[in-house]
Amino acid sequence: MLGLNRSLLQKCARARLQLKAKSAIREHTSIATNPGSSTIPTPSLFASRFLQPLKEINNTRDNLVVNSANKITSSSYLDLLPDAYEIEESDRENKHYTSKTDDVTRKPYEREINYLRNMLESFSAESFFERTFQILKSLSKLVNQEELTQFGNRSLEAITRDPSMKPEAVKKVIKQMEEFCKFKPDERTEAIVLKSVVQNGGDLNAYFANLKDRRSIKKILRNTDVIGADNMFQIFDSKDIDISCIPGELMEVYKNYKLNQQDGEVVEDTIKLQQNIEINALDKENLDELLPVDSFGLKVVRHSLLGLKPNPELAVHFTSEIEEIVADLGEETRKEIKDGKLNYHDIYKRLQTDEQRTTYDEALEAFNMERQRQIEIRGIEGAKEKWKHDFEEAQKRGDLNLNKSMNAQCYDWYQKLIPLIEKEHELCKALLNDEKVESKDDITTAKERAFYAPFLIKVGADKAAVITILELLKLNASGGTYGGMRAAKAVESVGRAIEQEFRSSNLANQEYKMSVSRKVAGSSQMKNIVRKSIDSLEEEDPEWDRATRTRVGGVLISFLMAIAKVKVRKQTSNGPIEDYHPAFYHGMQFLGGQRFGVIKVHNEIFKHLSGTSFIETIQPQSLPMLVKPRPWESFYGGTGLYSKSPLVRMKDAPETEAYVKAAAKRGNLQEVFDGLNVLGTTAWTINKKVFDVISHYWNKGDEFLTIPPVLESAKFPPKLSPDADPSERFDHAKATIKAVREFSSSRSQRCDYNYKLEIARGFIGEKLYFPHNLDFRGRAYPISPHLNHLGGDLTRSLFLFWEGKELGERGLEWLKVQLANVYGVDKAPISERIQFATDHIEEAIKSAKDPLNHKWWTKAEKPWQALSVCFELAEAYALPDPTKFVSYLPVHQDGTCNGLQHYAALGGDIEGANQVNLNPSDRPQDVYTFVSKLVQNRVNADAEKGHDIAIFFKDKIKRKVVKQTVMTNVYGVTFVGALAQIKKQVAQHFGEDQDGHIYTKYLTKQVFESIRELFENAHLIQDWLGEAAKRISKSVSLDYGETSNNQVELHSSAVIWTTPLGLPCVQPYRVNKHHSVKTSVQDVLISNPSGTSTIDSRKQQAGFPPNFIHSLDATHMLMTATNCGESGLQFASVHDSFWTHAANIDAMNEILREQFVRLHTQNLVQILRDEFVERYQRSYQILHIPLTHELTHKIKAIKKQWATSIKRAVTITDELYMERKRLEMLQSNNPEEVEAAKRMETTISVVDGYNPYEFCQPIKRKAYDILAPIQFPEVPPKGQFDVRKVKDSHYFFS
Amino acid sequence: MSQVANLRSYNPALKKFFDKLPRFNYGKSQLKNPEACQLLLDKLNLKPQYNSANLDIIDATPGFGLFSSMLNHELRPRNHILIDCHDETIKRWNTQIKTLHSTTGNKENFKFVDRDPFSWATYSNLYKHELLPPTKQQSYDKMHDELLVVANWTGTKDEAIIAQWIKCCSHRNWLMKFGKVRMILFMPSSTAMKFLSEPGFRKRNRTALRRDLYTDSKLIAIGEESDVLGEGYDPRVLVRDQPMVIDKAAFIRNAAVAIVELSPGKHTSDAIANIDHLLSTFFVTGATLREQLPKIAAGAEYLVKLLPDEILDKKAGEFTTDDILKISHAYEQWPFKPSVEETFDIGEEAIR
DNA sequence: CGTGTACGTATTGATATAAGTAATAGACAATAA
DNA sequence: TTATTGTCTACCGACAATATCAATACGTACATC
Repeated sequence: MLGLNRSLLQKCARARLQLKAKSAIREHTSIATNPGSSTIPTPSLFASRFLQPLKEINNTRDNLVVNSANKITSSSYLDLLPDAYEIEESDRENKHYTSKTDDVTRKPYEREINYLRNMLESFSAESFFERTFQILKSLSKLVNQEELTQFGNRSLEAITRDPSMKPEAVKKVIKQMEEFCKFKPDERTEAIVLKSVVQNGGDLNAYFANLKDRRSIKKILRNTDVIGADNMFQIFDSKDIDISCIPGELMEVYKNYKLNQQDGEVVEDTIKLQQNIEINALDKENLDELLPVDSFGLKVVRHSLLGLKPNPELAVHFTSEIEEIVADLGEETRKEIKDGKLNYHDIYKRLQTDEQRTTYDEALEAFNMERQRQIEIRGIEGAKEKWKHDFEEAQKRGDLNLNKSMNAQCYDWYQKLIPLIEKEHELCKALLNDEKVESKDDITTAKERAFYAPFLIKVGADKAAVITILELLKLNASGGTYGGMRAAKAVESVGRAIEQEFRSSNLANQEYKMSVSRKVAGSSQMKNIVRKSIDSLEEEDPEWDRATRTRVGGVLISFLMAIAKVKVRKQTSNGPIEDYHPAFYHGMQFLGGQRFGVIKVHNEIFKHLSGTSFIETIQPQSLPMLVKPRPWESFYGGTGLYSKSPLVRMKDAPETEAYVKAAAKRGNLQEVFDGLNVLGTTAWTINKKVFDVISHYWNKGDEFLTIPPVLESAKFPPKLSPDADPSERFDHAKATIKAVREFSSSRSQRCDYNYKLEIARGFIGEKLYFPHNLDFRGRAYPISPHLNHLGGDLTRSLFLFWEGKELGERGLEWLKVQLANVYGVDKAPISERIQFATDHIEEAIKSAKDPLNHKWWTKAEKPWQALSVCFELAEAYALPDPTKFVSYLPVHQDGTCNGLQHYAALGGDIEGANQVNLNPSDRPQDVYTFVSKLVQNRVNADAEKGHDIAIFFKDKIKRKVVKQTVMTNVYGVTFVGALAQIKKQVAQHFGEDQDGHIYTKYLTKQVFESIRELFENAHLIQDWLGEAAKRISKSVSLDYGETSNNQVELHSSAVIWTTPLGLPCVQPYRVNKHHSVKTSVQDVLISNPSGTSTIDSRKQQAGFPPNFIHSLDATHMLMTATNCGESGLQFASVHDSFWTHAANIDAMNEILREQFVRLHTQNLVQILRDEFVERYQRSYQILHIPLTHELTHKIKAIKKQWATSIKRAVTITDELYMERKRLEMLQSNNPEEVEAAKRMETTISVVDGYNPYEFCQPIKRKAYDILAPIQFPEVPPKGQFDVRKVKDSHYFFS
Repeated sequence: MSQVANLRSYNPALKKFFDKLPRFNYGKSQLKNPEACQLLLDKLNLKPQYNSANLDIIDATPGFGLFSSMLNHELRPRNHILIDCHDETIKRWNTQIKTLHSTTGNKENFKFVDRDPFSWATYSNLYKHELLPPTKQQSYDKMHDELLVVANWTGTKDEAIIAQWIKCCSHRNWLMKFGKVRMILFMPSSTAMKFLSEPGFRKRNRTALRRDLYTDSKLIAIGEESDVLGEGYDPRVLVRDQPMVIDKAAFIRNAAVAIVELSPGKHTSDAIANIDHLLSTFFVTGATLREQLPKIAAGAEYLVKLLPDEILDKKAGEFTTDDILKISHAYEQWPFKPSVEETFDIGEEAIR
């Protein structure tokens, strides 16, 4: 019947499809050219003048040539077509983001420019001139002249870093740049030439001989950051230079130098040392040689962390300082110190006077500064050294089984990896040199290699090898996938790490500019000038794009997978057998039918990971700091000495970035900085006592409290018989998944804890700081990811304040309260909590004395923190007067349902305010209990009426049932979400039931209604926020379609607001487009972040209410932090949990209440509304009005008229365009135009005089769509609650 | 529809019900044309294979029921269980059966079950609640002659069910535990194209391989969806099974439908249980087995030694049942083979 | 000399992957008619 | 335009699908007018 052959079938199909396409086009054109009815009146003069361009738009849009500049980021350098990038001047100008009323702009083609700049840097640094010109030429098409000069100079700076670049050659390059790339040199360019003259062997005198104009010399010398400190002094020596050439900022140095000129004695500058410092982590001999054996405190220094070798001079200096400080202390203490029995914090604790402590802190800070510098400079070298050491140790022992030592294993891989990477570097360089290298096992095509070659070569093979191994091990520990990690994440992380390494080496280059090789007068002054000059440069190095990172990472990971092997053994009937298996291999996993790539780690490796010490191998940015972080003063900063962090964390949110940067530049963020700086300057230390207990249980490997057990394998359910019923099979699969999940999570948790504990161990006795930055709503987070005080119970128990505070009466009480709080007695009045602690003081003291055997503390709700308090209390009670005890423990004050507190303050609900403790009360209120009672009442009432389900639930509603739902209600949990939560509770409390969902449904309804009843006004506000977000995210900007080329989507307005401290918050939810990138491992999907792509309206709406509230609680926290800082309190916070010394709790409470009142005595929602009205004044809403409405007829008439004129249907772009023109004309200087504009009617202008929000329909059906200026509903009225009462509410935070 | 009444399998008692098409189709395509149904029944030629007196039919998602009723009229089964849980369908069938009670005394033996045909429990409950007498266990060597399963799984997400029912054939569980029970399945054509394809066909996938191993299958009919007949199907299947083509107009919703006969085959799940999980890895790319081996488990390159080149150089889509059995056997010989549990790949989502 | 055609290659878009979809309800976006 | 079908469902820190093939778009060589 069907004797069909395959290719025939396909041919037929193809033919048919082509036919279809053709007819579709025909239909389309016939519709498009169909003009409207012919009896339409012609538009007014002005209107038709504006309509004219619209006709053309129509014609050009169909065959609009997409500028090939859009393709730059998906091309390698081989495929660049500089001649094809012709961009109109207007399209190169900066454009606005969401609103023109905000002075925040984006640069069109920014991604393309950044991509090109990165390549420019690479080619310049490697002296690929032709390629450099090619790139610069491409850039010249995208940027303005000023920027081009800037980029060209950047390139030249990189080129002249090569000492073989003689000045003549540099000049030739500049000439060519001018010729091919329209580059225009400026003084900076000249400064670069000058630098090359000085540095790369030119004739300085001849140079100046040609340059007679003193003023231009002055201008050139002003570029101190280009010339560098050392070179500048050489220039000063030139006979052609006199005082008239010296710019103002250098004048003083110059005079100073000339005055004290002496023959330069060449010395090694310390900064130069940094570059190639060889730090052998484990070689202590050197230090021993330098320090006399009996030197005071040698052992103190030896105690130091991370196997760092302290700088001998500094170490000696430091120890002698300590010696001086502790001179007054008892002999015994001094001996202890001398014997190295005390760590830094122990010593600190022994000090008796403030003066001693201050001096000690200063000495330690100076010493730590050096150590911090070492840690940061050493970077990954530390890892390598550690590996090498362990490897050699193993060899010495003759231990050939590397499996035992992860580090030795790594060293083996490292050695094998290097040649592969080196080979690849060669291939890359050959490619860049246009050399053809034939290699038979090189399967990578030139095209693919061209994408990553410019970047891969930026980091040396040995470093790249270390980074690759480290990243893979780290990612694996981060958990997630069973026995492995997401490949996409892995390749990007490796790429990112490579980039980071490249960047920090660049920073070292900058340091080099500041070095002075001779001892001359004014050298430090000169350094400062250079540093200032460098810092004042506004340009930032652009980041590598993700595709590049991914490609670079992909290459390296594929190499590692090829060489990393692990030895495996197995017993068989023929005796043991051995084999080498890959340590990492790539595979796919499936999730709901979708596949994703995974890098799996061999079980043999995986097993050892949670037991390996990684501290030497952690990147410095991921560790706490030893010194106070640099205070925040601009968008970047706040972290270590050689790395920058952004003020606000962003995940692909250029708009957020732009807004915050703009605010920072305008100086609006000082208060935010102040708050953050308080958080950053809080000094911590590790609680050694708790650590030792944790360590004990950790090493036992059994499950204990929050410590997961060491598991050999998952506990799989028993095997199923083959003919088991499908439903049984399903359950079995679920059970298997669960087993795997438990196993996997336990293992990755152990890995995670291992990281935390290893870092903690390293930092015992140290003084440490956590620099913080913000999420986009302003909430603060410590930057170091592994170990910080935000963690769970166990992690939190590891921290103490560095500084101590004598308890005093109240402090002792608060310490007791802290015990009660962490024990779980946190809902009772303060007096009862104190009583609780007093009643159990013996237990607490016993727990502290013998925590391993006396387990009272383990029964606490937060046992580890309870233990921590026990230690503190025990010490206090060991004194004759416990109130004299100097306490280091942070005591917490937590907001009771902080989100609801803010809502209640905004809404002014009295009952709501009572329930979240805004209103003073002698007992703390518990909102969960209260809601559960409300639910109870409702249920009971229904039960009275004989409602079956209600009767079932009668008098059975517990606090726990409603807790999660009340909590998540603030986050906008939906009915379905709440249903799931309550179902879990119902199942737990009442057992699972066949038709349990009917019960659950009923109960959920009751809970929802009860919450709404209690926080009525709060909910009105929540609704208001949601509605505002909805209108914004669905609005259309008047400027839509203004730029023809840069794809701004129709709905692209994000919800943006400013916190009371001036931080702009931009909700980053957009629908990002994706594209995939081929790597050597697999294809990887990469999203193209954009600040102009379509808004994810749903997320904008759902996210705004909680985000706004969180921005308020963040504000409250920062205000409190600032004030605490001013009052000299140590302060730390976890969002809505504020910490300080026990003795200072009263003071802190006062401050935080005051600040809350201060925050809420303004009408925040009204302010928000005003801000919205201002910001979105150029936004319009698409509303659906009834077909019969008069306005409909008016607008239809106008559209018809226009359509006739432009001979096509009127689009929304046209409507906005016409309105834009009308509004422009209204602002015109020509009174005639203004007059005409007043008479002119557009589809939008006729809306004026109506309030379409009043008669629009929610649904699109049988309606006409119009554009109306956006309006925001009036702010709901506040309730009666007076927020000032909070000042007296003791349980507000408790 | 004037001559409809003359069709062999058309039950005149139900005529008035089929004059009007259903308001909703609940995302399923179904036959609305009696002539087409008749042709399909002719093609199936079931009558000689069953004895009315002993035959039970389980009919999942009959929809508005034209085909079901004609099948019923053709075979006159002892029981004809209709399972559906959509409002319209429930109402329709209840009135239909009521009408039959008053006209023919329901000699058609329809029983309508208002349960979800998706749920396994629905089927076991048929026996539990004695809607059906216990089905006899029969040999897997010949077609079961007392139970017939008919189902319409033409919805967009129904492909999963077909896949699962194929798995049931491999496990010989569920209704397949009674023996070689014939299933007449309406499924999306795209599903049939994939699942029925033979080794080497572009759409061949893991389930197609399973079908090959564990079932006997036949493509009975296809809907006329494109102008090129049989476009998208494996030509070998078309040639082998000679499916009839059903006119586009005979369908409600769309004609992207295939009618497939499926029954448990000679192999069972333990044939390749050891590598079943790993198969998904093979089917990821178009690379050869040789290239794919390292991806299935650490050190699996070892298997190169145990397999002939001709298999090693095949792509996953080209494996025949024989090949896969050989691979399974070789895997069994590998000393370092991971346990089944260890190869259990679970996505991140499942881990949380 | 220009033009048209055929062929080759890069880019884009569609589709498949696995194989219980729990169940609830309401809004909203996308797609089909 | 309207009706039906599909999607999603709690905020942030936080982290994501890939492989393949057909069809289109684009580019180049070549032939023939």
